[in-house]
Amino acid sequence: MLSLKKYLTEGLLQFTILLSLIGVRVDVDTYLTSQLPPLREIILGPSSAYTQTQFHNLRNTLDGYGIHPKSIDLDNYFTARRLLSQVRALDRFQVPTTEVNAWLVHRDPEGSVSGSQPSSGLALESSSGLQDVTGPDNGVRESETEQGFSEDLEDLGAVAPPVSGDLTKEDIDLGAGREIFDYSHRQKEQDVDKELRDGAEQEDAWPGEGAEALARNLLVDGETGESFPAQVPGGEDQTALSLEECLRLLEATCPFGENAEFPADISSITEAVPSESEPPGLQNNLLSPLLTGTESPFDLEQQWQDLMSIMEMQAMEVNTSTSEILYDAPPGDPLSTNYSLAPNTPINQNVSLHQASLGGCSQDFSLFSPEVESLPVAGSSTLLPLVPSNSTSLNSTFGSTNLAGLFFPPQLNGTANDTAGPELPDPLGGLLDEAMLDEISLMDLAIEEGFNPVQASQLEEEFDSDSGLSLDSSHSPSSLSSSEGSSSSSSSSSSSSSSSSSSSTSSSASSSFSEEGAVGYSSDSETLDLEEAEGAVGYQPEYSKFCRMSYQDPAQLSCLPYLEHVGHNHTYNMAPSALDSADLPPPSTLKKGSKEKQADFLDKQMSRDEHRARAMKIPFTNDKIINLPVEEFNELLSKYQLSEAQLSLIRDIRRRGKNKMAAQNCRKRKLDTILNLERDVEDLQRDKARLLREKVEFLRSLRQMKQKVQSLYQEVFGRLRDENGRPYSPSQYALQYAGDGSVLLIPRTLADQQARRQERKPKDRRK
DNA sequence: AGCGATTGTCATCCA
DNA sequence: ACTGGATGACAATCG
Repeated sequence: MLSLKKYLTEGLLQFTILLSLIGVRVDVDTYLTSQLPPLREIILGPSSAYTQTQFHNLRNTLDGYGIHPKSIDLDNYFTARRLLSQVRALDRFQVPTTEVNAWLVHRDPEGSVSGSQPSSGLALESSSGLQDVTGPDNGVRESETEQGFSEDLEDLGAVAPPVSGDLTKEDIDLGAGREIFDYSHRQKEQDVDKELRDGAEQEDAWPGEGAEALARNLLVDGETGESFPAQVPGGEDQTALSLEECLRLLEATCPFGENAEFPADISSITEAVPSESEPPGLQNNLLSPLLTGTESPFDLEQQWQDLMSIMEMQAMEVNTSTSEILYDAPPGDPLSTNYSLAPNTPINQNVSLHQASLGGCSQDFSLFSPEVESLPVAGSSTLLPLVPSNSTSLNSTFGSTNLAGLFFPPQLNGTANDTAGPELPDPLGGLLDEAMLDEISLMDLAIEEGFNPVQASQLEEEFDSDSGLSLDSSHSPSSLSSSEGSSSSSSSSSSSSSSSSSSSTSSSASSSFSEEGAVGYSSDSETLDLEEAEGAVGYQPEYSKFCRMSYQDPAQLSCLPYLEHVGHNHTYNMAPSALDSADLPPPSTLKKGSKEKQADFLDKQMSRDEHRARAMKIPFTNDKIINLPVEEFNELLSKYQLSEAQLSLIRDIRRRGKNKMAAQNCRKRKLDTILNLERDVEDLQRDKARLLREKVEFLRSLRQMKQKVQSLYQEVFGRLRDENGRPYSPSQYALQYAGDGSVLLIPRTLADQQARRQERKPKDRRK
C-alpha cells in the first residue's frame, strides 16, 4: 500500500511538474504517438529514481557500492530515448522544398500576362501571384501566435517554481517518535551539547555555506541558459516527415480513407463554382493517388517518385508538340513547359461529347497512375492526362500557393473556352479551404499549446523564402541528443563520478576508514571540476564543503594545506589536524598561545557530534565511527572498553553521520531529477514545435498539390471539344473520375448528385 | 524582523 | 534482528 501510494504520488507529482511546465494543456501525445512509451517513461520513469526498490535491486545485483543505480536508470533511459529517436529519424520522409526559388523567379513575368495568356500554366502562375495576398494573412496570424506563445512561455516560468515547493507537502508523517535510545543517554547528549555550546556557542561562523548554491546556480544557469527558441539551421529532418507523421497529418487534414484506392469511388470534381460545400469525397479521389494506403515509407516515397516521373514524362510528351503555340513563355521555362498543353493535339480536337462520356469508360485512364505513361497522346481517349509538373514545382514551397487563383483561374476562362462561361468549376476550392482552416486551427493549436512563436515566425519566413535551410531549432536531433547527453551527463557525471569514487572506495574501503563507502553521490566533485576548469577556484568554503561532503582521504586533503583551517560546522569530516586533535588528549594539554588559538579555531570547526565525542572521550575519530565498515567498526569497538553512554553516542554518531550523507545524496538526487524533468519538458516542447512545423510544411505542400490538380483539371476540361469543336461549358459539364480509373465528362447535374452522395459517405465513415 | 536556502537531524520505511 | 540507504519532515542556521 505504501509503496503504491508512494509511486502514485511521485508519479502525480512529476506529472504535475510536466503539466505546469508545459502549460495548461498537454496533448503532446497527439503528436508523439510513436513516442508514447518514452513519454510515459518521462512521466513515470524518473519516479523510479525516487523509488527504493530499484535502487536496492540494482545495488544487490550490481556492484553495490560502485554505481549509483538511480542515475544509471536515468542514463539508460536517456540513452535509449536518444537512440530510439535516431533510429526513427532514419525513415524520415523528405519533402523537398529547395526548388521554390526557381518558381518565384519566374513568377512575376508570368503573372503579368496571366490575364491574356491562354495557358493553363499561367493559371498557376497567377495563383502563385495571388499567393502573396494570402501571405500577409499568415503573417498576421503568426504574429498573433507569437503573442500567445510568449505568454505561454511566461507562464512556464511562472508555473514552474511552485512545484518544487509542493514537493514535500504531502504525506506528512505524524507517527510518534520511536524511542531508540535511552532517554538518559539522550539527556546526557543534550547536556553535553549544552556544555559544549556554553563554551563555543555563538562563535561558529562558518563561511562558505553559499558556495554550493553558487555552483548550483552556475549549473542551472548553464542549463536554463540555453535558449529554447534559438534556431540553428542544419537539422536535416527539418523538412523531413516520418511516414507515420505524414499519414497522420494527411488524415487530419483530408478525410480520405486510409486505403482509398484512387479512383475507387466515383467522385465528382464538378463543382461549377468553388463552393464551401465541396464534397469531401473529392479530396479522396484527387489526392488518394498520392497517398493510397501505403503503409511503408518506401511505398509512399516510391509512389511520390512515380508520380513525379509520370508527370515529367507527360509534360515532355505534350510540350514537344505545341507548347510554343500556347504560350509565349520560353521553352526553358519550367512552368510553361510543365503545365503547357497542346490545344491542337488530336485528343483535343476530336473529342466529342459522346466519346467523352462513353469512350472514356473503356479507357483505363488513371490519373497519377503508372498507366498514364502508356496513355496514347492521340486517339479516342476522352481526356488528356493531367499535365504533370515536375517534382520541383510540385514540391516547391507553399510560398506560391494561392487560393483565389484556384477558384477562378482566369487563363482558362479567357482563352481555352471560347464559348464556355467565364468560370470553370473548381473542384478543389473546398479542399483548399479545408487546408486553410487546418492551418488556422494549427495556429490556434500552436497558440494554445505554447508553440514557440519565434520558431513559428521563423518557420514561416524560411518557408516563404524557401531558403531550404533547416528550420529546426538548436535542439534539432544533434543538439537534442547533445542536450540529452548533457542532461544525462550531468546526472551521469554525478553518478559516474560518484560511482567511480564510490567504487574505488568500495574496493579499498577495508583499508581506508576515510572512504565514504556507499555515499557516492559526489556531485561536489563536479562542482570542483567546474571551478577548476574555469580557473576560478572557489573560495575556501567551497573546498571545505568539498571536503566535508565527499569525505576525501585525509592524505588528499593534506595536499591542500590551507584546507586545514577551513571547515564548516556540522561536519563529520575534519581536516587532518583536526582529526588528529580529536584523537589526541583534550586541548587543555596543549601549549598555550597560538596553538591554543588554533585549537579553539578547530573546535569551532567541529561538528556537534565531534564535540560530543570529545566530551565523552571517544577514543577514535568520528570519521572512523561513521565510515568504517560494520565489521571493522565492531572490531574497533571491541578494542576499547567503552561505557554504555559512549557506545550509545558512537552509534548515534554513526547513524547521524550516515543519515547526513544519505540526506545529502537524496537532495542531490532530487535536484537532479527535477533538472532532468525540466530538460525533458524542454525536449518535449522542442519535439512538439518541430512536429508543428512539419505539419505546417506538409499542409503547404498539400495545398500546392491541390492547386496543381485543380489546374490540371481546368486544363483538361478546357481542351475538351464536342463534335462541333466547341468547348464544353463548365456550368453544364464536369469531369469525373470513375472507379476504374477513367475520367468521364458528364453533365453537371449528374455530377452534383454524385457529389452529394459522396459528401455523405465520409461523414458516415467518420462516425 | 522576516524570508528563503541550506544543512543537519529524526523518524520511518524498506531491502 | 541488525545494518544501512532513502526520504519526508522539522529545526537550526545563515545571508
